Amino acid sequence: MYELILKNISRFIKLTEADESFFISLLKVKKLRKKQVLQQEGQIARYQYFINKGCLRTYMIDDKAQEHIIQFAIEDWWAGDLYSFLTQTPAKLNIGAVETTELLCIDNPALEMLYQKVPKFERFFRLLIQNAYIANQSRIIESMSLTADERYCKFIERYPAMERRLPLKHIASYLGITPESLSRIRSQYKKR
Amino acid sequence: MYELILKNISRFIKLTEADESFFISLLKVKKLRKKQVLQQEGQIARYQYFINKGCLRTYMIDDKAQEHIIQFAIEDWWAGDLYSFLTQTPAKLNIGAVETTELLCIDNPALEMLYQKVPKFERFFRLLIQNAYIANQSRIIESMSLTADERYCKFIERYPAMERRLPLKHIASYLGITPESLSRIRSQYKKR
DNA sequence: CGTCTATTTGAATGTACTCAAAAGCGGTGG
DNA sequence: CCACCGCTTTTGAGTACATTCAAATAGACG
Repeated sequence: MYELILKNISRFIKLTEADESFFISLLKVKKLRKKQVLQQEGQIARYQYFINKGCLRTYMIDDKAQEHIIQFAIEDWWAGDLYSFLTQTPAKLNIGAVETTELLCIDNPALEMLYQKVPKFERFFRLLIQNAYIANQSRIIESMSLTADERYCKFIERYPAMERRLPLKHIASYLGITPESLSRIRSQYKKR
Repeated sequence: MYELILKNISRFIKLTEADESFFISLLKVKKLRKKQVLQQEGQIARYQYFINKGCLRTYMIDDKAQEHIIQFAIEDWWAGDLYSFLTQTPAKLNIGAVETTELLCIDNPALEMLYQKVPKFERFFRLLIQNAYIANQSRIIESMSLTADERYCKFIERYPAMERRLPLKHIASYLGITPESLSRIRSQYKKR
């Protein structure tokens, strides 16, 4: 249950066994079935989530009632509406399960306690935020400088595992194009 | 020289006179002429900048040698490549002056000292990072969900002061369109 | 097996782009 | 101070890419 998350963290900070068991004691387990919604626009994000198994999507619904996927997360990734979580203001983002998913959840008070007791974790979560920040910045640049098929190429290079699991319409939403366009791009792609 | 920055900070945290004078002692003043480059791709970002007067642009140069403006900053704003600054890794962004500009600069060691002596500032800079994060997120969503002229509308609503000062080509770069397209959008716009 | 949703394919449309050329504007040096 | 040069902005024409709408096909799930 907890090997994956401990391995994930150990890539950035070294923990003693005591640190590890304290950390684990703060986690809650949550299971979602396909299409279940984990968090909705308007609510304050209470948790950050680590994905043990499955796949989540974080998305936004615009004025025209269109969904736009901001981020996917699969096993060994973190997800959560960082902005709402950090500011404790109502979320503008929704999070839902793409597949049956098993999560480990940590809430804000638990995180504060963790920082008190094991300050190394401050570093870990700061790195998490920094990575989220740079990921967003890259997306801005790519969405402006690349054509749809270039964005698709980058996507499958970067996340080959996801491309196989995700329905086309979700990838299209992430890339900012229509499902029809992505279908055409893919068929072009196979010819080579 | 320092009224503006103190007022800026006081919107988020309350400082004593001693806090204020310590903070000011850590700042360096820097002046740039129009088009001067403040920071380049490849260098490690040493400073965060507060703009006392003038205007900066933060931009990225892609594989096709095209510039893409990520952010503008005018009086009473902060600028700087946060990612490079926080991680102390080489910057992917460039920063340059759009006009003659006067800056107050704080470097990383000074900031650490500040956190030690006046911990309230941790909160202030955390808020700065959070705002940068959400600003990026909004841009992603807008670049995907809005047409070029809708993005232009949002831009002038949000930053009316900038629209008047910035050359068209820079606004076009920020919006992710060609100068020709923005020129056409503007002429449409005036007809109403 | 049947229903519902996702994906593919086609045709017509629209939006923004490229390339080219003209007009406007600003700064510099004579 | 004015003339000139270079850069920015505008305008036009043709093109490319992605969209919309519609219909057909494929796939998933009960």
